[in-house]
Amino acid sequence: MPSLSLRINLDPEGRIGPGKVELLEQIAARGSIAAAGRSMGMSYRRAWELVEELNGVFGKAVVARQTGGRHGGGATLTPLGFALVARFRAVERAAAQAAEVHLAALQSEVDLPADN
Amino acid sequence: MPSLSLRINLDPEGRIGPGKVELLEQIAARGSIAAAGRSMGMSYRRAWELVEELNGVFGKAVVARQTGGRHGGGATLTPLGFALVARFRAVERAAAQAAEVHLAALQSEVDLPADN
DNA sequence: TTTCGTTATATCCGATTGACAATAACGCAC
DNA sequence: GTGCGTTATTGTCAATCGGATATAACGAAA
Repeated sequence: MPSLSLRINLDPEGRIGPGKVELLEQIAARGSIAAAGRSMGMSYRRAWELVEELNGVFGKAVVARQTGGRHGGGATLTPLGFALVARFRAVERAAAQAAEVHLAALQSEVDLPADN
Repeated sequence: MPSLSLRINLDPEGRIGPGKVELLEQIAARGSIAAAGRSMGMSYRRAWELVEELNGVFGKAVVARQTGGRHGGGATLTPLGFALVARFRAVERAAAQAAEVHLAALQSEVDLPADN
């Protein structure tokens, strides 16, 4: 059964897709960019670049970062970050539901015996 | 105003996105892989690879190719190819409509004065 | 049988990507 | 002020991607 994969193209530049959103969710769950990256099999550098891009695309920060401290610091989502994740998942659900009938039709066309 | 970009993940393997669909439309409009690729600023190699991938993903051909002939040959869409394009565009329209309200909400959250 | 523009295919090479590694800065707990 | 684990940042390198190029095969029309 086919599934949808969806990205949002923002205002002038910047794309938000499943990867960045999952990274944000992992940051929220684990409290650091490093831990979030590890959980996704991603290098710290890569995870840091994605966060940098996210914070740059919006005027406001999506991820708040703290350096230093007893445990070295960490990162958390700002209210905007939480809102972004929630909205993206909502768009995903709405799109998937709306596309369901079309995807089923597409699948049946693939499964049909050759008529071409 | 943000917009959606959408891909369909097929049964076991294979992804269909805006690029392959536009290529199919150009093949239908121009009658050859080479001309379709040129119209999209794409090398023939790239266009040929995408067609190869498309034909491989489905059991049946999406693009029918003819070599030789007075004008060298050409390529056309099979009924499955036309159906694929139509279905993909239908999914796009349905998803965009369903996501519209969420995208507007997301945009307004970005535009709001900082409350974080 | 020659011509023609396409499909088909391989080779080369520069650009891009992303991992790996190293290093500095940071600031709270101890 | 020392230790710790994170964030921050840079450099190197292998792998991958895709463009450019070259060449063969093809077959209908002239």
